[in-house]
Amino acid sequence: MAQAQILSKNQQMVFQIIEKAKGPLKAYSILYDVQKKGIKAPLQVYRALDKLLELGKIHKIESRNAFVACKNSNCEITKATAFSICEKCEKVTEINNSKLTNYLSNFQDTTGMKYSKYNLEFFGLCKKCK
Amino acid sequence: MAQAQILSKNQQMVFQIIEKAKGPLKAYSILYDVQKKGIKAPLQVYRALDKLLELGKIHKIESRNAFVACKNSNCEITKATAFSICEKCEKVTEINNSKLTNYLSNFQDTTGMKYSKYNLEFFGLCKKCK
DNA sequence: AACGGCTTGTTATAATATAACATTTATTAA
DNA sequence: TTAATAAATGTTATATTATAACAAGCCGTT
Ligand SMILES: [Zn+2]
Ligand SMILES: [Zn+2]
Ligand SMILES: [Zn+2]
Ligand SMILES: [Zn+2]
Repeated sequence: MAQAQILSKNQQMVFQIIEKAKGPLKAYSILYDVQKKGIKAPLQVYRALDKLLELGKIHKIESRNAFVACKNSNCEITKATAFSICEKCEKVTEINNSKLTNYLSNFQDTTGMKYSKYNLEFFGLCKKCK
Repeated sequence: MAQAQILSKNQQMVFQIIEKAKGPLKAYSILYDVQKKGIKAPLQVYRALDKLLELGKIHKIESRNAFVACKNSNCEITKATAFSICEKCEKVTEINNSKLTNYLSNFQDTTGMKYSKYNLEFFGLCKKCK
């Protein structure tokens, strides 16, 4: 019996849409899509998004209020995310670079703060756009 | 004649409030404050915020939709920002670390993207809260 | 069956941000 | 100086993003 019934019905629906998308999706554009399939209200989408974020299946691009599926082999790492964002075409790529991850995960500043998480967004022009 | 009339009236008003604040401020809490002083509408605040961001006088904490004054000696650098954020008390500190800045400014990924800007937000517990 | 935890459904509303248009003020440059 | 241009302001309305509050259903455990 397909043991990985990890995701609930709504969570699956929302995840599949994000996964298939070519770029980051906004919550209300997801809502528009799933309305064809029974979900009616924003809250149902936001609840699914929250869960998916928590599971690391998706990430939020904070500067865009948009969501992408994790591309790093189902990243447990909700904790260390890095993206490159093209300011012209809005293409977003999740960066998977172990040196960068290491560098940032071990970063210590002078304030004595203990970090458990970070999010990094690079901006510029992608190959096509520059 | 006080040569540095860089900021317009509204811009100054908004900037002073952000500068004096102990932590990040939300746009509508700024609006509430400046309403005592003549500004009436959200748009007037957002316009001032946009300009201040552009000038590098303030930064936006994307994960919080909130604004802080730049603490790095009037950072021309709207282009390379890093913050530490306490997830308990919400204290935010702008990180000023030249090694980090260098590392990130020179970072190259495999996609051949040319970066002109980045924003990094670290999360964790501050000294007091841990 | 009764309980607890999680998920869903639903309506309403809060919080964040921009569009569109009219007017005023400051800067530039003929 | 003055006409043209650019920047900032004022105002109303509306778009976009996100959460509150409450009721009900599903599912595994005891
Ligand atoms: Zn990931
Ligand atoms: Zn591009
Ligand atoms: Zn700064
Ligand atoms: Zn703290």
